Amino acid sequence: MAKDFPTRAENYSQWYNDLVIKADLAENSAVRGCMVIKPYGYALWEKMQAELDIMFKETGHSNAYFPLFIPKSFFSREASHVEGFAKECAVVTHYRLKSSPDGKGVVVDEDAKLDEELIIRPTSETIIWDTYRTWIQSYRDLPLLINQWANVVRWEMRTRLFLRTTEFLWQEGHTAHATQAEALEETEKMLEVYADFAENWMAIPVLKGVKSPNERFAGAVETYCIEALMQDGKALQAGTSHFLGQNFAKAFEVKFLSKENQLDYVWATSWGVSTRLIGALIMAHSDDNGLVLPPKLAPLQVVIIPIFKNAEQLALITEKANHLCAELKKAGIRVKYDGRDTYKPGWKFNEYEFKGVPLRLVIGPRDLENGTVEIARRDTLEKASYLLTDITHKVEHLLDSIQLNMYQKALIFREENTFRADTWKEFNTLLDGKGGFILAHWDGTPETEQKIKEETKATIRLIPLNNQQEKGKCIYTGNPSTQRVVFARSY
RNA sequence: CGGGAUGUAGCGCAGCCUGGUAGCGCGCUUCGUUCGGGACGAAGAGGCCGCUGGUUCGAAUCCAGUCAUCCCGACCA
Repeated sequence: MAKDFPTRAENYSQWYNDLVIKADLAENSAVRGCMVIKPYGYALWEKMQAELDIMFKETGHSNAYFPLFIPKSFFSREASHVEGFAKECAVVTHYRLKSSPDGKGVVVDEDAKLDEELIIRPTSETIIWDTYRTWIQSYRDLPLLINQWANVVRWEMRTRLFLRTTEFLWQEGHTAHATQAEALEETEKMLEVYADFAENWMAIPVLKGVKSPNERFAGAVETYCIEALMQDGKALQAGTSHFLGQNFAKAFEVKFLSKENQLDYVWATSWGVSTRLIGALIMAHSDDNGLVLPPKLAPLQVVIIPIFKNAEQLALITEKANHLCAELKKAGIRVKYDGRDTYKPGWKFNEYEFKGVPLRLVIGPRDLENGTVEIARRDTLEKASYLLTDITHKVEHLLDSIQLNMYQKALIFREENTFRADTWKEFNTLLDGKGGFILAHWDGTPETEQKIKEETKATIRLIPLNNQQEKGKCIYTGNPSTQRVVFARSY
C-alpha cells in the first residue's frame, strides 16, 4: 500500500528505520549516534513518562535531579561498575575554548585543562551514592526512595534509533534500605511496576526473571528484568531492576545507625526504563502500513477526516465534526479534526495510519444524509458505519477493544514463537529459523553461556521467576541441569 | 580499531569507466480540473557535484590527500 516502503518480511531493520522516520517520531542528528526526537515522538514519550511517574509516586517514590557530570574518581570506587562502563564513557577534559591562532574558528584552550576529568553520566549510581552518604545517618532516614528523569550518555560503537543511541532519555530509581529483605522487596516491586506498564499500557506481554551473571548490571548482586519478543523473533530487554546489595554503600561509605544502635551499611536498589520502550512499542505492534499504537498511550486516539467536494460541503461537515470532537473531548478522548483542504482524504488516511492513530472517523456527504460516521480501526484495518447517536460510547468501546486485541495478538505471537530445545542441533535449527524465545537446559556456568553466545549470538535473556524445576542436560556441554532458561538473540 | 561502501537540489538517486553548458523521481510554488484509499495536466523555483591540492585549454568525471557518513565485526538499555 505504502510506496517505496519495505515490508517487515523484506527487510526488518530497514522497515523499522523507515517507519521511525516516516511516522515522524525521530531522526538521526548531525551528532554521531545521537537522535532528534520529533514532536510526535516526544508526545508519545511524555505520555509514557506521565503514566510511569504516577506509578512511581503511588509506590512511594519522589523525583529529584542529580548532576550530569561525575568526577572520574567516583567511578573507580566500585570495581565491577567501572569495568562495565569504562569503555563507553564520554569524558570532559577542558572547560574553555579560544580563538584559533590561524584565525579560523576555535580550539581547545590547553590552559583550561581540568585537574580531574568529568565523566558524562552513563548512569548515576556513583554520584547519587556519594550524595546519599550525607543524607543518611539513621534508620529514620530510611527507606530513601528517589527517582530521576534524565538523559545519559553511553558511547556505543553502533547505534539504532530509539534502541541504542549515544544519548538517551530514561528514568533511574535509586533507593536505600535498612535491610536486605526490604531492598529485595523493592527490587521485585519495581519489576512488577514495569511488567504492569508493559502489559497494561504498552500492550506487550513480557517475561519476568533474573539475568545470568554474564548479563548482570555492573555492580549489582542480582539483576531482574522484563523481556519482550519482537516480530522478527529477537528479544528486547524492556526494563531492569537491580538489587545492589551493599556494594555501593560500601564503596561510598553510606552507613546508618539502626534502632539497636548498630552501625551498618545500607542496602540498595536501582531500576530504569528508557526511550527504548518506544522502540519496543514499534517493533512489537506495527505492520506494513505503519505504526500501531495502543490507545492508552497514543498521543492522538481518534482523528476525524472530512470528505468533501466543495467549500459549502466542507462547512457543513466541519460543523458536525466540531460537535463530535467536543463530545469526545468531554469524555477524555484525545481527538483531532483534520479539516485541511490542502491534503486529500486518501493522503490523510495513509498519514494517520503511518502514525498509528487507533481510530479514524470519516464524515462525507453520504454520512451527512444518513446521520452516520465511518469508523476504521488501526489494529485490524476494519471499517464500519455507525449511527452518530451515542457515538462516544462506541468510540470508548472500540478503543478498549483495540488495546485488548493488541495485547492478545502480541501474546499469541509470543506463544507461537516460544520453543523448547533439548539438543544442540534443535537449538541451532530454531535460531536459524524463526528465532523466538528458546527454553533450554544450561549447566549454569558463565563459560558455557559465553561459548553459546560466541557460536550462535544467542544469550540467556533471563531465568524466569518461580521457574519450574526439572532435571535435564545442558544443550551445549551435556552436564546436568535443574531448570530450563530462556535463550534468544536480542537487540 | 580491523573489513567493505558512499558523499551530486529538502529527500532518494543517475551521470564518472571513455573529461566538453548539471540530470531524473519524489517533495516544493502557481493555475486549472479533481476529492469515499497517497489524483491529473500545464508552467515554475531550487546546485561551491563533501573539502584541499594536482594533471589539463577545460574536471562532478582522472590522480593524490583529507574530512564525513553508512554497513559488517569487537561493545551495548
